[in-house]
Amino acid sequence: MRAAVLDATLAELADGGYAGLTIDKVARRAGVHKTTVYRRWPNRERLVADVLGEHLTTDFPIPDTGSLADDLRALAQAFVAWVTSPPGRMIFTAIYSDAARFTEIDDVRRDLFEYGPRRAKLVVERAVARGELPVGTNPVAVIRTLIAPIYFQLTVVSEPVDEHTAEQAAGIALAAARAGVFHL
Amino acid sequence: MRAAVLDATLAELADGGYAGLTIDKVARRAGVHKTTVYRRWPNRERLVADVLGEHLTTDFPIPDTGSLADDLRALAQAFVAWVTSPPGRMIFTAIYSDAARFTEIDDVRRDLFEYGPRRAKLVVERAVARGELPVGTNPVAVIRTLIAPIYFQLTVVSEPVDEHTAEQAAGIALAAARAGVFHL
DNA sequence: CCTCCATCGCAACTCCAAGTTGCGATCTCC
DNA sequence: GGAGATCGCAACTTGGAGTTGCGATGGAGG
Repeated sequence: MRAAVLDATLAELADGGYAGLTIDKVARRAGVHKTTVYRRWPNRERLVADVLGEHLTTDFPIPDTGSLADDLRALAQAFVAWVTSPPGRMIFTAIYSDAARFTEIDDVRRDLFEYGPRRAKLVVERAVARGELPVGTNPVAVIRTLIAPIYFQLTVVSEPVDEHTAEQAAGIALAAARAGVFHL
Repeated sequence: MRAAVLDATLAELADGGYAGLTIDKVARRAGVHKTTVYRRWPNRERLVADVLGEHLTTDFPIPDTGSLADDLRALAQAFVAWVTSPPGRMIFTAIYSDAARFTEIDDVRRDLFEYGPRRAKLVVERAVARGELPVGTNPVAVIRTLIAPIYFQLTVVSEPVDEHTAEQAAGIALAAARAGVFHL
């Protein structure tokens, strides 16, 4: 039953966004009564936060190809793949809505964009160790620069992202890092 | 009176966001009755769209220093300055909320991120003409890459942006453009 | 098989904001 | 100084959030 409600919430989130999300609609879609939903989740925010937590994958693989360019490409591709998947899209529409004003949901965003880069920065550190990048390069800044263009195209330009977007993002981060832009 | 309501809306938008925006509160803050607001604006969305349209500056100056690096720096600084100003912040919180689901408000975003780059790409085209960048460089992509890191830090990382952010954004866009990442 | 306890469905609430309506007062412009 | 427009005000309707009390059901243990 819990699963049915979570799925229904995700689906409702997909077409109406957070603003159009009503507990009643979620309950009906899940084939359950409104009261039942309220008995398990105290409010909308907690319900949505629960859904997001369920579909959040912070344990994506960290590539180690021996080449920074390839590693960045792989990371960008993985991010694009996740973000274009149904759960990824839904999580995005949820996170970047008014729901983000609630700490429960804002925490999910932090998990996504702080814990993620904290793991992914490994590829940058390895590149520095290999001598591919100057010593003193800020690893988290490189990863952020890798994500930013994809994120920008997705939310601002609202054009679909694909492999080419990932490719370009990797190119941007690589060129900037090599030029020493992220030097401390 | 119209001005008082628009100012009050902007102020309400600032502390409560779009989700916390109620016509009643706006009216009270403006020293006006709720009905009066409804007589001039049919709904919340139109009111907010009206406010945004009022404070939108699409006619920012296009720098022409003779150096792409300096031009990009100037553009980034201008964007940071606008985005950290009170109206800029308010417009941002409004645009990146559920309000964006309404076409009236989404149009404002398009004006901001399509018309802006369309003008700013001049500095890139001039750089190509000067031979600073390879022929065939996509000018809009360069401008987007300039904006993306600033936007990312502002909305995702939710850390304050400053001159250093602008500096780094300019460095990223410049390095990537020189490396030929935006080649068609 | 039967009882007990937990869970669910259901209807009937309260509360609050969106948006509407009718009317009386006021202000303005000619 | 009168007509038309604008505003204040109170009293609605509608719809979703969240709550409460009660009755039905269903599974586990004796």
